[in-house]
Amino acid sequence: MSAVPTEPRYQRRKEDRPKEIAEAAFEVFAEKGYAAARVDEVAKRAGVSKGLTYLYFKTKEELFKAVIRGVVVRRIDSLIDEVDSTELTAEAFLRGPMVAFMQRIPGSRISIVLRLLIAEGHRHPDLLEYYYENVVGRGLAMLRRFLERGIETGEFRRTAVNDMPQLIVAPMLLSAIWKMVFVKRSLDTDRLIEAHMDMILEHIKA
Amino acid sequence: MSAVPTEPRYQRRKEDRPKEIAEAAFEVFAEKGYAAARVDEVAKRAGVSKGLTYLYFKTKEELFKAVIRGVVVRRIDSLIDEVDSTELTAEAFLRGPMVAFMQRIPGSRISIVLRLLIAEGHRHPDLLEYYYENVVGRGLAMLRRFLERGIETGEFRRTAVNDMPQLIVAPMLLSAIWKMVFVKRSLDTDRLIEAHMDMILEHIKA
DNA sequence: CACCTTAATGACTCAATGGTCAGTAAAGTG
DNA sequence: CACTTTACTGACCATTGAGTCATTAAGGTG
Repeated sequence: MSAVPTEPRYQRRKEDRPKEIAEAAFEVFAEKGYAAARVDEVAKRAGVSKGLTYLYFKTKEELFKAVIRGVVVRRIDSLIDEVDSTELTAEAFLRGPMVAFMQRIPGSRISIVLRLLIAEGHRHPDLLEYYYENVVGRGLAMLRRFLERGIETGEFRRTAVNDMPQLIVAPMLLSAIWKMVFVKRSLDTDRLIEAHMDMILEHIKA
Repeated sequence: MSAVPTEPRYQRRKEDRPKEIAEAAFEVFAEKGYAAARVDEVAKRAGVSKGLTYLYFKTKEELFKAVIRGVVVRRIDSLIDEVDSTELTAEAFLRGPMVAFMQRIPGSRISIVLRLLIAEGHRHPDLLEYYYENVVGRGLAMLRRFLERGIETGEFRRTAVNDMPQLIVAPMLLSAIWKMVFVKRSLDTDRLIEAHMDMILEHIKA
């Protein structure tokens, strides 16, 4: 009655733990929102004690911020790079990579971040700042540059869209929200976004 | 040392109390969201004890639902009536009353309801149902009818917008959200909505 | 003005939850 | 294998906040 090699009660995995906890936290925040999310549940999903969560993240709020920032929208970066190096005509770029990008947003993690920011943003102004600086602002600036270039090459004419590139992405926003809110009322968001792009192009082409 | 007529500690106002409490609740929910809102604070703002709140509303959740439903969007009704009785050409109607309506949404109470529904909707499916049935669904149906009529009179041609009238209101949604989220980053939402309507019309006119 | 109904209060309960920390044991290290 | 370090646990605490209810008194009624 001895030497039964009891398996260890836990493993020490300093490296991976923060990621795992953040991942679990993302899920819980996504489902419940910030206020209704329970740190205990985050820990449970990460397969970890609540105490450990507090070893890696000082407070619930810090965990939240880390999680939101963690969805580091590299996608925007790659799109921006693509814009600046593409060989396509402006129109082809909009119809191709740009539309594809916009179609990917609804249903993605970014939508969820979006929802969280809409819901709780004003209580975390630094998060909003971060998100505007790194995503929204840069995205819009990129669109403006792109349109400007289109005008220089004679493809586009100058319209109100130049000042308000939000006009280009509005249906993407609507699609993202629609899919999250009216889950059951289906909406062909791909088609919506494409149709809108047709309209935009018709409007801005020289 | 007597007969000092002590003023009553409270007044009984059975009629008005529910409204006042609901009004206060709307404020608090608007600021904090559902989960972070405190019934105590609602009572305080309504100038009432917490107990009274529970006399008129069984639970916090019921209070929430009552409040959301309370923003009974009669505005949509009056717009629908207007659509059906207007003497204007379809184009004039879109440029006039329709744009005016859309411009009023950002900054209005409806935006706030919208935010609350985006944030907490999936945990109150009956609320979503209600809101879709009474606002979103009816609004979209109205737009579809309107466009159809425009086609019949020869003003409009048939386009993707007929199937997806969401295309018409997307910038309104963006505007509403932008104003709530990026309070400091100003955006001329009136102009945005108008410019978008120009584009729509250019696209759908026969 | 005595009496009654009930609107309104506010002190209370109890479960839940963010956060702490003393202790445990996993994985080195020499 | 003894010794050390520290990742990790889990029991614990203090607080908060939804919901209750015995009590009070406003205001009507006869």
